Amino acid sequence: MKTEDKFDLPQGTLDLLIMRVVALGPIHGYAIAQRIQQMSREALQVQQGSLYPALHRLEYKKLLAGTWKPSETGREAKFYELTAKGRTHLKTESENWRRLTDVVGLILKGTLEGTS
Amino acid sequence: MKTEDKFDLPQGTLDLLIMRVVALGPIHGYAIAQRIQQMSREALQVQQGSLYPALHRLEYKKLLAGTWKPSETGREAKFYELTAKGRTHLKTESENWRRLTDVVGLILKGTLEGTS
DNA sequence: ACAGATACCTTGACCTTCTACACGTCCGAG
DNA sequence: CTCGGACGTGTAGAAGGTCAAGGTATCTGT
Repeated sequence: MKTEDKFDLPQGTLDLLIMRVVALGPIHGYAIAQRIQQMSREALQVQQGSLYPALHRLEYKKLLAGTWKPSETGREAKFYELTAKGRTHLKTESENWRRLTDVVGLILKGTLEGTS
Repeated sequence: MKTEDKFDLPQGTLDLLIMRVVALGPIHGYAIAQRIQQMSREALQVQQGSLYPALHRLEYKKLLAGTWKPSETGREAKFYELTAKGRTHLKTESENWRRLTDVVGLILKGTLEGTS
């Protein structure tokens, strides 16, 4: 079977996606992965091995805050929320991402360069 | 005033940019960096420390082929060209990049704030 | 002729983040 | 009880960036 419809994230994008998902409301790690997958129409899939370290990083940097609570299924799970700092960060980083992809897209599409 | 208009490339994008520039015609490393910078309207800048290793990687993978020739200024320089394999690769990777950024952009854009 | 700037390439130490994989716990259902 | 799924942790390693230093060739000004 061809798994051509899933591909790697360039480094750095994961944090963004996570923060974006968390911005939608408190959610625990396991569910974040599912949410991203679903929101991307199954195009993206996040490995636990990258997800959790990322969450820890973000928490360490005070961009997210986590609290243990029982999940819907009864198990304890760590629910994350954006901190104020996280919200700001998300905003500026989204903007950066947009500019970055604009510029790269521009080069890739080869819209210009008319060096005669 | 913020000269915040240069930012890091996420890993993996550099190869794409390089290949795209090389696709425009034989060119040596030093000039590639300038070209990228210029094509991105100064938004991107490529460090030599990432540029050359990237070139070597691409050459090693047979996506680029390099030849030593005198440059316009008389110095010897290594001019790179895309191989057939490189051209194919560039094409599929560009497509992947587009899809990837589409999807990420879609998630980030989230016109779906508090409303559910 | 010499100093300095600029074009051009190389390399190494370091860091961050992704992957793969293995392990552990708590729960509900059969 | 056992099993599978929800949920989390940790380690090892590769990849690909950053910074920073080094080296040589050519041009320019004096």
